[in-house]
Amino acid sequence: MTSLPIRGVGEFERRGLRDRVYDLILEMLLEGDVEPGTRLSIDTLAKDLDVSPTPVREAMVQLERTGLVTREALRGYRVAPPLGEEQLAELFEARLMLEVEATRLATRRADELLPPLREALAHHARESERVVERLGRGAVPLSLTRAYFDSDLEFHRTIFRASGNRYVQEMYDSLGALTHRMRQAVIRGPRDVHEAAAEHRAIVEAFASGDPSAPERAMRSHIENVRDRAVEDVDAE
Amino acid sequence: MTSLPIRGVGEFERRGLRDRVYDLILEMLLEGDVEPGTRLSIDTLAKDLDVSPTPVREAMVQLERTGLVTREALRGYRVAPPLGEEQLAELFEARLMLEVEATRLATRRADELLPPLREALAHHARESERVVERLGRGAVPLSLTRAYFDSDLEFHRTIFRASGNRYVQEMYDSLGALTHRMRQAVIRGPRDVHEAAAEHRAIVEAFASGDPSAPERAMRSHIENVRDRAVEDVDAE
DNA sequence: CGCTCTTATTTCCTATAGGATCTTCGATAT
DNA sequence: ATATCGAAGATCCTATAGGAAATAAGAGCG
Repeated sequence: MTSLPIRGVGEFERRGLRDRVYDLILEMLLEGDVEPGTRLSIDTLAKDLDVSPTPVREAMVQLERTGLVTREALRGYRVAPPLGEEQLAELFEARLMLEVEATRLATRRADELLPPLREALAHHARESERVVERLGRGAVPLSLTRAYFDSDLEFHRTIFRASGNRYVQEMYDSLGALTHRMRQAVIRGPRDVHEAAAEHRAIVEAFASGDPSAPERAMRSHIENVRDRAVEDVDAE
Repeated sequence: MTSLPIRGVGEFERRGLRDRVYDLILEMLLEGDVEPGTRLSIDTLAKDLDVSPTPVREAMVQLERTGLVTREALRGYRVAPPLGEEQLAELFEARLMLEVEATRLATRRADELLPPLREALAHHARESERVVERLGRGAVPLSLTRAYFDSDLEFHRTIFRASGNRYVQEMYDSLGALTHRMRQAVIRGPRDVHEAAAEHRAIVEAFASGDPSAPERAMRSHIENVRDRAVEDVDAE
């Protein structure tokens, strides 16, 4: 039983065809260039992806959970309609609850959390600067926007991981797709980006302060600001 | 366009075979007489239920979300192992967050909430008495235990409905199966039942009091008590 | 001209079949 | 007796095919 240094043999996360199909369709939906209400024909998708309908069918069941597609029995799947005003409000309400609670729980492990959180903060700051720089010279490329939001998400996920509660984390993930799709919209201007970066910094400092209630206050303030900035977007339409 | 009194034509919730299969397997799992770790063979299930593997496969994807079954790609599904001590703690942590938040939100609509909540309370009280009566004369039949827990669940769901937040509600449902399975265990004695009923009453009175922070305090206290009673169960093993 | 009924096509839904992989059991060698 | 190897069985996974329902288009009638 010589334990060879071949780690990862058991870690090779085996993924069936269904998982790959799921990723592909999810990416397509998050890309955002499919109109809401569009029918997602199983057979057509299967042909396009060059697989049989069965794995596509399984992937769609999984996608139902994300809220990105709707299903009507015997009538097929459709791309979910965009979030209405009420749903947007409810989504932020739920997100506020989750983020504040995760932050509160993560405060117990502030020591372990701080190093990776500082790293995530630095990453987000770099992406922010790149976006701001581009904003000065016209439209921001999609790839940059994407990298920016990814770094933002990673910051928050770092906190959720430190919460030590798998259920809270799962709930956040289940809202993730909707959240992502909502903010897919646009980056309004350099002010938003700067504000977000500053608020992230404030959260890290709150964790470092040692005040046990400071982090959740900072997070609450951040999410409320994100909400307000998003609402301004909608109103501007 | 004579609107005939045939209501329900549009309300006939059409359900595919997949949905019925899902219900059947879910019920089997909640019944609790299947050992954790047991393999859930797709083909075998399909034969037992006298359907083809495809709808079974879809139902299993959906069940994965409830946490009642685990999946390993290319190796099939298994009945999920029972909740460990940590998971139990995390589950209650998450539930506490959800219930308190839902209560807080529902306070905005206390007027609409109170009538149905009083009804749910009365129902729960009746079931409590039936259980207590039986407890005096030996073991409680499964059907009674079940009816009791259903009435308990209905009380809480009434509050979640009044929260007006579909995402919070969905999160609660997604924890529902695990919660149900956990407390499936036993009813320890008449004291637990009486305490739970009294706490429910206190929650209703808190809603009726007009004090905006009273309901969430009452709910927090209730869930913490439920947790403590459940932990005593585990320790008693 | 508008409405209804019919017809055809598309699509979902389920069933059956076969290849790849994992598990289990038994045999063999050390 | 233990461990290793090999083969048979079971199971997952994917593909193909056909029936049922829904959508869309067109003909006939008021």
